[in-house]
Amino acid sequence: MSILDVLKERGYIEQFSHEEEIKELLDKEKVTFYIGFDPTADSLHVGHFIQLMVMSYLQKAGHRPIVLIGGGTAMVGDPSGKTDMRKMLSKEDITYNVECIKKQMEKFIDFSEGKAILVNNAEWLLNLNYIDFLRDIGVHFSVNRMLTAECFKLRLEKGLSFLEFNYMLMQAYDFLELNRRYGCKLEVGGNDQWSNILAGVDLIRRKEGKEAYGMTITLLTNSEGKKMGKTEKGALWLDPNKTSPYEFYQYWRNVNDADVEKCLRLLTFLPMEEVRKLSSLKDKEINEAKKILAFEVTKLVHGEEEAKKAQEAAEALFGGSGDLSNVPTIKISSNLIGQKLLDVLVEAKVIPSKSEGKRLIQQGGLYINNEKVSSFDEVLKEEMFKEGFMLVRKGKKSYNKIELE
RNA sequence: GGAGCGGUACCCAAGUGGCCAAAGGGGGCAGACUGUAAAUCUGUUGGCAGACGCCUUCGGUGGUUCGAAUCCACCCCGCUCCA
Repeated sequence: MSILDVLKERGYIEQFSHEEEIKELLDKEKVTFYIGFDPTADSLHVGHFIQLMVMSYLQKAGHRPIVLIGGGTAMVGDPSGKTDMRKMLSKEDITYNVECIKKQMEKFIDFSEGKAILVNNAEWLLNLNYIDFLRDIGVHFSVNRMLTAECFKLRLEKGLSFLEFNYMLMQAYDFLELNRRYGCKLEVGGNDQWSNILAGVDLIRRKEGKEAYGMTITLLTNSEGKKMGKTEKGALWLDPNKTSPYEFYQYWRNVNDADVEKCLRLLTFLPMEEVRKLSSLKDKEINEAKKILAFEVTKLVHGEEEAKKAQEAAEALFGGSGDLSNVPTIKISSNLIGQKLLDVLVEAKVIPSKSEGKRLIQQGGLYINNEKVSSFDEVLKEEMFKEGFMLVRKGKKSYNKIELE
């Protein structure tokens, strides 16, 4: 089966610049392709993960990925599909983010023996000469055409600065540069990158007289069309310090029934046969599929050991069996014994404020060792730490294990 | 540079001198129902306080007033039209 067919079957691909040619290219040659990642935060998130999956598939099929870190483009900010200008990042933040993201990449892509390349576009963007760039690259862009591009649509209603308007040229220039340096012929990206990718394809044709190609990857949305991978705290990060493996596992364990198939297809390497089998399960049965989904995704992102721990913790908490040793734990000082429970929980950041805590108690949503807390005046007692820990539950799903130190 | 409009809580958005911790919706949280799902229904949603009440908040800084999100002055930011 052609690699492109594999990607299509799993539902990764949204658009092609030239479908036939790309298929032929990928079947016949070892293709150098690139995906860009702007360092807008100090960690990648699930949205990036899908792209890494595609990259990984292509790499396994014998093609050569270029991971382009957008240390230069992040200075400008991509307006595509955004309603507001994003806040400008300082140079220091960008440098820091680049380093963080670089480290994460190595977990997903094999960079050994030149099997993949990692570059930062700051290398060629930061020292560009404005006039030279305009004369060399700017001439090839029609403002009239840019204005009709889908990616600016929202911003033309709400306002778009010249700074961000330039983003497209910079991304197009990246593609050209990679084409020149490494013979990169294909740019892949999220579907919101379509206009930017086409701009690069066109630029290479004009400057080099060569054909270049682009394709876009579906964005991870749920059955209601909303972006997935968001939690109350923001994105679902790949960095275990920002989103713990347990939280990560739980997110996938709790996806809607209707989204199970899509997630299995896009976020795991399970064979399609199995994906279909699992997602055809109904009612309670589909929980089994969700467990597998959660385990597999967590395994890919955090490794098998962490995935097992997360799974064990979940089983212990929700299945009522097994030991709780892998449940995320907070340590507090033992001299807090005798203090008001609410104060302690605020201190331990289990609860954001005392008002919030009182509300929880009032509504019957706070439990210590599975016993409902009914009084605001409850005090932290030694006896609460059976077997060395206390289990705090907020509502139905949020657990924290607290230990003394 | 000129003219007009606007900046309200996590987001959208009402409020134009006291009844405003601020309508409504979204989101979040909790409860019921369930399958650790969705949908639905109910409650809740600044902080401190068991009620009273106190403190901080309506772009910023000053001012008017017994009293300001609301009036005045200056400033900052955004949008639209003109140049």
